[in-house]
This record gives sequence, structure tokens and C-alpha cells, in this order.
Amino acid sequence: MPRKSSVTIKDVARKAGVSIATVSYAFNNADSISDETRQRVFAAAAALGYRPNVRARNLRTQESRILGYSWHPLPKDHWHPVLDRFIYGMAEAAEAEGYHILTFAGSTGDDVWSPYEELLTSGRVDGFILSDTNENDPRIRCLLDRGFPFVAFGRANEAWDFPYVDVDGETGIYKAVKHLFDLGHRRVGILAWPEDSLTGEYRYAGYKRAYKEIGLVADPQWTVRCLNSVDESATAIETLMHLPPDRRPTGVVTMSDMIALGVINKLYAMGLQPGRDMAIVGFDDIPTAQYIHPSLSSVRQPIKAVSHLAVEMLLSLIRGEKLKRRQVLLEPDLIVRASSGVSIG
Amino acid sequence: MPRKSSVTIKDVARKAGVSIATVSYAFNNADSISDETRQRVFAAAAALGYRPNVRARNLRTQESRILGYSWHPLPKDHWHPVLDRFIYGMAEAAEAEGYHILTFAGSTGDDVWSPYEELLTSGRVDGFILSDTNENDPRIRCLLDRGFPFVAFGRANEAWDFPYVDVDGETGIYKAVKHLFDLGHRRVGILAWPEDSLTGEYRYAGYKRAYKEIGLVADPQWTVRCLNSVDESATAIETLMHLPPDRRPTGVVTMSDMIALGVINKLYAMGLQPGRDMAIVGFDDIPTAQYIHPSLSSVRQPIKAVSHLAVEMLLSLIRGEKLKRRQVLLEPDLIVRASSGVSIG
DNA sequence: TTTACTCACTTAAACGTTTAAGTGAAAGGG
DNA sequence: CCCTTTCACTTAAACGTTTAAGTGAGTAAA
Repeated sequence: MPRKSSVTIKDVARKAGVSIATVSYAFNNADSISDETRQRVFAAAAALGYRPNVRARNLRTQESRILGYSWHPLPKDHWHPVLDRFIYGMAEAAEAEGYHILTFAGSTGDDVWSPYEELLTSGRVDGFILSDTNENDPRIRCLLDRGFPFVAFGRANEAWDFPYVDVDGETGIYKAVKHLFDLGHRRVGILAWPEDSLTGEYRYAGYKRAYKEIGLVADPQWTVRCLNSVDESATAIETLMHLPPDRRPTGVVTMSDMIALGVINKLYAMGLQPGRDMAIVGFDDIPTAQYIHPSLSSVRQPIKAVSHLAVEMLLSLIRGEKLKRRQVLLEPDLIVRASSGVSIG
Repeated sequence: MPRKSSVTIKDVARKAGVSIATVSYAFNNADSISDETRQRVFAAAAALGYRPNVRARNLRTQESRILGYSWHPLPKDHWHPVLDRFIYGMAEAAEAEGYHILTFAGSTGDDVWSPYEELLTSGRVDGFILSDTNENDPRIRCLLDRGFPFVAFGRANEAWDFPYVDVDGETGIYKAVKHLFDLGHRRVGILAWPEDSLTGEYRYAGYKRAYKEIGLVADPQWTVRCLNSVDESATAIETLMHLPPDRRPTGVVTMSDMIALGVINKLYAMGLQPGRDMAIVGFDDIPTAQYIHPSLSSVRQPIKAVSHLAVEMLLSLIRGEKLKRRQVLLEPDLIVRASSGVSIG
């Protein structure tokens, strides 16, 4: 059944008048090949349009030069705010080193591990990039146990020592709160994720840090927990708005632009003007953030840097090198737009 | 260098007391293997945790069971509205048939073809899915010339006979215009892409069809050409708004939600109320469309269907089957929201 | 002059499968 | 009872590389 593939190392060897080993050495620039022979080999290869067959090479070298990445389908009306940039960044970084990215669909059930297992044991990929990690993430546990190369975008169980890149959400939220303080706000609320969210708690720590630093005490009522949905955030902001005017926050930071959108919509629905009657800062800097009304201040994650770094770390691991830094936190930037309102000094 | 891979067909054969050929036949469920032997082989394989090595299989069968997909990085502030869903859909469909998706970064220069050539001649992929096609797309031309399997999401040169799936943009815009007619509008404008955009012209045909059907004549001044940017669309809508009130459109359809966002912002900036002073319909149904203010009516592309169909067609081509339908147009849906305004009957 | 070493290759094995061809036993037909 | 066919396997070649080991010529050292 296997049809002859177009042009192989044998054809090049014949044409150049050398053995196939010489061709291989020439291509892998071993130094025991004379310049003259190397030129002859390259000329023959070019004339025939030869390209080494990656399948044969993979079998021989026991590698695939492919990195696996999967993400979970999000519920309807949700979306991964910057996934395209993330995948593109990984592909860029991988291709610079002769690797490629295989994107696979994570299982929808509770058995998140088995697609990874499949790709791993069949030799399809040399390593994994993980994202959307959570504490006690079974994927991390299994990969650690197997000693299989991977790098996570996101932290997990602090007792586990595994390589990751993450965005310093604490600093992100800290910057957001500080920004509102700088504008003169003294009562800043937060719509935070439930306490079981690791990422959420890192970010929430930034809220507390900002208060501590400025020497104020945040009223516990200014912290409202809500999930990543427009509906929940509408309810949450309502809770805040129903506080008595002199104890009601004048600004609010949120865990995602999605939540910020819910806040904006709810404020409009209550006849209020977002940005004027309530300062709002989002998180993610989704592409539309700058175009909505009012344009949304938001914490922007350095996605390109994250993706490049994660891939570079993974390639180091695959090559058996020791990482200089196994855990890296990258600082996000605050993008200030109209939803912050103006100084109320 | 090549370390022994974990457990191979030989180990299974030894454990089951058969030859490796028998193991292979058992796994590829050939019918010349007795049930009893098959059970023994499976038991041995399960006990050892055997999984066929995909690299060896690939070499032997001269295939990779990988489909390549690339997209171009968009300029800053632009984004591929539904890319994550598209890739996810492809991965889903491919995995159901034992294939995987390799996402690679298209070249940023003018040599769009070479990354494809590389993956093709090295045997990395068995076929390609293309998107963001344009007329005389060099990728399509080269792939056709080589006879290499591919399916495009999007049409191209009408003289070329190649397999594609596309969304029927004409019907999409037709539905949008008709919808505004139904609300009582009689002067509906369009912010259309420049005439060199193939996709744009298909959609523009829907605009003309709607007018023809209702028996009205669209004033040429109601067609304003603009690129896919917020800035250009702001200028474009301004042009429309500067027409005398009795000859100014009362509603406008656009080629993308991005353009619609620019329109909304500009109208606010002019002190007007989008949805009330001007009905607006977008295209793409980006995730935020339902959350912005006013929520945006939009033409939604059936991305999941497109991605699944494209993959299925590609797999048929790879298997050498004849396609029942080489060219498929899928109908988009109009999602009606607040930006359409209410009936002005 | 012999010996040892370097150089620039070649030979051949291996990577783990798939699959065409071969084989021996059992069954069936005359 | 012999011949053919079927069944259920096994043997062995092949897929296209990489790379350890081998080789013969030329050079340098003793």
C-alpha cells in the first residue's frame, strides 16, 4: 500500500555519487564531511527538491518534534479571551526551533487526562503546554509522575514543583486598585471569583495589598463573589449599588472583562452612567475592550511573552537541559480607558 | 541515542505467545485472527499498557494522520472573531476519525506558500484546511497543481474547481437587509468592503438582492466602502449621516461586528443613540455582541458546522474517496438584538 | 620503514510498525 | 486415500532515516 514517497535520501545519494550516510551527515552538518562533498550533496538535493522525510526521522530519533496543547470548550456565551494570540505565539516560538504545535480538543467529561495519555504513549508529541490549570490539576499530577516534559500556563498546588509561566494577577489587580486610588477613589470594591479559584485568590491578594499599602481598610461588603458570567456580575454589582450611598464603592475592579461587561450593562439598566457614576476596571483586555461604550480600562496579560517563554522552557526540558528559572511570573499592564472615569480628587 | 520506547509490539507478541504480525493484525482487526488469539493479544497489550507507536506506523503507512491549518496574524486591534471555535471544531471532527490538527503560523511576508510546502514535502501533514482565502490565492493554486488534499473555508477564483466550504454571505446580508425592511425601514445603507474583496462582493450581492426583491432602488450614496477597522467605519458612517435627512438611511448593515462597533461609537460621539437614531446590523456575532450597549444584531456564521464539514471533506479526499459535494455553502443566521431598534412602521 | 593516527567517507543495523507471501494443519471433495 | 482449499497463523521485507562501527588512503611520528 505505501506508495513510494517522492524523493528520498537514496535518490540524493545516487545523484551525488555518495552513500546515504554521507547525505545524512551533510544535512545534519557533521564536521567530518568535506566542503566539496557537502556542496555536491546540497546541489543534488536542490536539483531533486529533496526534503528529509520527517516520519522516518521521527521513528529513528524517537521524537516527534511536536508539542501538544489542548483547551477546554467553554460554555456557550463564554470564550477564551486571547486564545488565538496564545496559540499563534506558541506556534511562532515552536517553529523557530523546528517544532510544531498540535492543538487537540480536551475531553468534555471528567477524564481530562486520557487525551494526554493517548498522545504521550503513542509518541505523537514530545511535550505539552497546559493552560487553564487549577489546583490539584490531574494533568499536572500525572505528567509529573511520568516525568514527561510539560510547562503550564498558570499555577497549581503550591506543594508541587513543576515548571510554569503565569501572569502575576496579584500585581495586575494591585495596579487596577491603585489606579482608582490615584484617581481619588477611597471606596473601591471588587467582584472576585469564588474562593476556590486559585487564580482568583492570587488576584484578590492584590486587592488587599493595595489597601494595605494606602493604609485604608476595605469594608468586607465591598467584596462580592461572582462567577465569570454577565448575569452573575449584574447581580453582584446590584448588591454593591444597594449599599447606602456613603458606604457604597465609587469604583470597582473585576476579574474579567466579561464581568466588567455585565457591570456596565447593569449600570445602564439602572439608569446610571458607567465610568461616571461608577469607575470600572476589567481584566484580560479583550479585543473589543477599546471599542465598547465606555471604552473599558483593563489589565492586559502579556500573552505573546507567556506563550514564547512557555515554549522555550518546554524545549529546554525536552532537550534535557536544566531550566534557569522553573517558575516565572510575568507582570501584566494596566490599560487605562474611559471606564475608569476622571479624577474625583 | 534513541532510547528504547516503553512497550512495543514485540513485548506484546512475546507475552501473548504469538508473532508480531499477529498482534498487528489483531489490532487492525483483520478477520483472519481467531477470537481466542485476539483476546489473548488484547489481554497482553492491556497488561503491558501497550499503545501502537504512531511514528513507526506513520513511516510504514506513509501517512501522518495530521491535518495542517494556519492563519495569518492580524494587525493589532484586529482579531479573528471566532478562531477558537473554528480550531476547536476542526480538532473535534479530526479526532473522531483518529486525526489531529497541527496549527502553524503562516508567514508574515509575501511568501505565504513556503510553510505549506515545507509541511507537505516533509510528510508532516496529510492535508490542509485553508481559511482567509482570497481570489487567486497562491496556496490554492499550488495545492491544486500538486494534487495535494485540502479543503478551503472560503471561496476563491471562480474558474478554479477546488473543494471548499463557505458561509453564504449573500444570504447573510440579504437576511439583515430584509430584517430592516421588515421593521419598516425603506432607506437601508451598507458599509461594504472595497470591491476587491471577494467575500465582500458576495455579501454585497445580498444587499442588492434584498432591494430587488422588495422592489426599491438603493441610492448609490447609501453604499460606503470601508475596511475592517473601527476608524474607517467611523468615517464611513459620518458620510452617511451627512446626507440630507430625507435621503439619509435609517438603518445600516455592515460587513463585520468590528465595523458595527465603529458605527456605534461614532453615533454616540455625534450625540446620537444607536438602535434608535440608526438601526445597525453587524456580521460575525462576536462573543461580546450580546453584551455591548446596545446589544448588537449580527449575522452569525455556523462555525461548528463549517469546521466539521471541512474536516470531513478533507478526510474523504485523503482516503481517495470522491466527494458527494465538492463545494458547499452554509446559510448563516441573523441574531436580532437591540441595535436593530424597534419597528418604525 | 613501520606504526599510529586522522580524515572522509561507507557499511549496516536499528527505530516499530504493516503487510505480502509463505506454511503447516485441518477439513472437504472425489 | 490423495488432492485441493481454507484457516490461522508466521516469516520477512519494507518504510526513510540516523549513527555506531568499519575501512582504506594519506599523513605524521618514531
